[in-house]
Amino acid sequence: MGSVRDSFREYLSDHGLKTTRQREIILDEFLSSPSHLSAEELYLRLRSNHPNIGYATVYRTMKLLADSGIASERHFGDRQTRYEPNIGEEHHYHLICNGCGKIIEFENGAIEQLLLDVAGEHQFTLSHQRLELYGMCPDCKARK
Amino acid sequence: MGSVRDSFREYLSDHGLKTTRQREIILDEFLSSPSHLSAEELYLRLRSNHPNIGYATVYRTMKLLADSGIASERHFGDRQTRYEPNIGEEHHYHLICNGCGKIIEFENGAIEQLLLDVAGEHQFTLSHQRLELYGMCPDCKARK
DNA sequence: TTACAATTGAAAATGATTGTCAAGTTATCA
DNA sequence: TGATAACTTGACAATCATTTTCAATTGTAA
Repeated sequence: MGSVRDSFREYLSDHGLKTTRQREIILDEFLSSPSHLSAEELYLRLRSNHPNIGYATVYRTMKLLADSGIASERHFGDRQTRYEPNIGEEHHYHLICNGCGKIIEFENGAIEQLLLDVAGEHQFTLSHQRLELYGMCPDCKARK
Repeated sequence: MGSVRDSFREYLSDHGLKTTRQREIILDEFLSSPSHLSAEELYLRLRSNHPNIGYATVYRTMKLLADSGIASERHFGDRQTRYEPNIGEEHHYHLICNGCGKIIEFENGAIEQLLLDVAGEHQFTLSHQRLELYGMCPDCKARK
């Protein structure tokens, strides 16, 4: 099970970094929270049970999680950096409601193939990709 | 020609806003600059010929250009908001080199159609979309 | 356990962007 | 044209997210 935790520990020790209580707590909270939280939102969630964990520590740890490949940084419309866990290797994309901020994830092999083709035409070696569709979800349209 | 300038004037008057010398100068500079500049970069470019145009005015004007549909806001890896002129109505996407920062624009009707399909499946009405591929360009790969 | 390097929390610093406000401009309409 | 009201401007302060600093604390390799 706790393989994510193990791989984080491994990443840390491989890089001469230390496994600390705070880092493990933050990782656990991240994994058991909804996706696409910002560092601040995570900090607020942690505060009730761990009021002694500092703001900067959450920021620093999220960056570590991104560096270690456990999480990915995302930037949607707003100003904050959001994080999502990296589950498997499939790419997925986002559909974001301008009205309520709801984020729907989707995958699409045909799109992915076309993207690879485009990259190939330009002789690019892709590292990552970002695809976001913004619009109004049915609920928000109805609410008007 | 100056139809972009005309449509900006029209947007302003339709919204009870005023056509000012500064706004016209900023629009001209924006249109005659490379794409994907940030407000700050535009401010720096303007400074030599128009040292009296303030920082905040450039920010405010760029926002107006985005609101009026003349420009689009873009967020790439870095922290700054960048602007690009909206040419016609076609959607285009970006291929960005992690090595040198080069940005290549491309269009692809097949991808666009698939995106519309996805939005339709979720009953979303799309307002805009964002698609970015990050990777290494051939030059940067060779340089290694 | 020791000893040293990494980490923490709190607070200050940073960088991009936005707000404030007095003074200056623009557009309208008499 | 000129008065007037409303919008803008520039300078600078404020804000927001994030990063840095630093003294005190805590992992960890030996």
